[in-house]
Amino acid sequence: VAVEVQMSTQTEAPPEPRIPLTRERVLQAAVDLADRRGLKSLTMRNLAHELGVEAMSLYYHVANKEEVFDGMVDVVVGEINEVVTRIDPPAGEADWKPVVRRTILSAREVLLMHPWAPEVLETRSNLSEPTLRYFDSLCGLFRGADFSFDLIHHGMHALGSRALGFTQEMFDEGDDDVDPDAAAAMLEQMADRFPNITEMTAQITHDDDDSVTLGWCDDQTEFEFGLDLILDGLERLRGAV
Amino acid sequence: VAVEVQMSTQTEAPPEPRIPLTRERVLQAAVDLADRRGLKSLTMRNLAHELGVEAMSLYYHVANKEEVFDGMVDVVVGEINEVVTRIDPPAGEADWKPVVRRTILSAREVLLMHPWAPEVLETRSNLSEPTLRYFDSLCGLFRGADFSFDLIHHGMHALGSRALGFTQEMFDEGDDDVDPDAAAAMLEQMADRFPNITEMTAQITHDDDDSVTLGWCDDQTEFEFGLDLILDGLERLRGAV
DNA sequence: ACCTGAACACCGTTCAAGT
DNA sequence: ACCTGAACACCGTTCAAGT
Repeated sequence: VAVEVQMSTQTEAPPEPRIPLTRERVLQAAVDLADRRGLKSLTMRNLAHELGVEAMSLYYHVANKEEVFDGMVDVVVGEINEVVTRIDPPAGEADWKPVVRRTILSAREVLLMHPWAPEVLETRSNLSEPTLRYFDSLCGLFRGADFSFDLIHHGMHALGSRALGFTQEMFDEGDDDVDPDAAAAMLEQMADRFPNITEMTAQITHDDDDSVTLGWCDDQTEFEFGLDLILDGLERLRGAV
Repeated sequence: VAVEVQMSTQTEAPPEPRIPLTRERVLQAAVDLADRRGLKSLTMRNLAHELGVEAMSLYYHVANKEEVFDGMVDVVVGEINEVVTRIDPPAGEADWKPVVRRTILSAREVLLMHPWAPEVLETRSNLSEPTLRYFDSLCGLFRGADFSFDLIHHGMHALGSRALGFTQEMFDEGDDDVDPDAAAAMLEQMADRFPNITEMTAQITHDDDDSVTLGWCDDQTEFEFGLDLILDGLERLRGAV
């Protein structure tokens, strides 16, 4: 029909608004797909289908699937950086701890919206621009509180993946199976073989029977406990070294 | 030739010592293969080939590949338990820390011989018999030092994967690429964008120019620093709570 | 420049069949 | 009881070809 309209800088909406593929659209679609249907549903074919395109078209914008994973991490860490940037800088040298705490807990909040992210992050080399930017600003917070570089370095390692807001939960469910009741029942059945763990879980579930929400552990509480343990330890070392 | 020898309990070695497949042999072969050629080489077909058998034969001893992974973890944690069992129990209530430390560092030594293990461990539910046994004995060490169950519980979570001897190294290489020199060069090139990290690495590599062995971080040192930070924090809380 | 069809080499797994 | 051949439904990826 309209062949002669293909001239130059035409900006009206085409009859079928076929948005052209870009690297950014591919990566964002990958993140959305993983958010919605899990990492195992993220195949090149599914991803292409999501974009209304054939699988092979993706390879024009992305070298291979590894590069898709790299890009997805950048998207997520980019979101973290955006949130973290809006946090007020520490008021004084002694105020480093609450600010570092809020930074890391903000990162965690973002990650909680992308449950697949930790698994992917763990397989990356973590030297992308957004990741370096995050660690650089975290490093800056410590510097502002007069930490020695040596202590900052050790502290970053001590934090590990916790710095980005996640930790491998020791007794995580594989995907959605493993209900906590079954685990508790199994433990009870093994009371003689694992006396310490059995007694511990028994006493802990008894202690807070008013606030038991999901299983025996509140992940957020445990995360903050570990985080504070490390931050308090660093604070103690700051003057001593 | 010898058809009539198929009688009953015949124990002489057969002419071709075709060892029959067992679940244990399959799992041990899987561990060996992953040790030798990496996790990505561990396919059902490769594993079968290693055992001189067709791929489909494996399914008689193992339900699927997930069960192979589960079994491999049990083999490795079994090795850890064997080493840990030989550690002397703490002499007194105050001696808990060196014993816990040695336990965890022993676990780490075993894991260092199975580089694929962390990645697989992170995707398991960690409720197998050997894993529970390990955590139960760790829990017992804390109990022996009069820790409250609540503090033990929080402490286990704070340790996280460190309890089993590993942590996701933040800037780990993917498999074998990423040489540290290239990373340093890249950082130098980005000195303006990441001033804190740049200055930190510059100073740290300058500090210990006598003992720089591999890149800027000694993983063992960092692991022990983080471990001690947490153990010291727990010690401080033990009396206070 | 951007997208596609057909094809390749590989997966894990099923199932009926062999001994 | 233990192992296998053939086949299925899926991968990621290449490559020559289309517009």
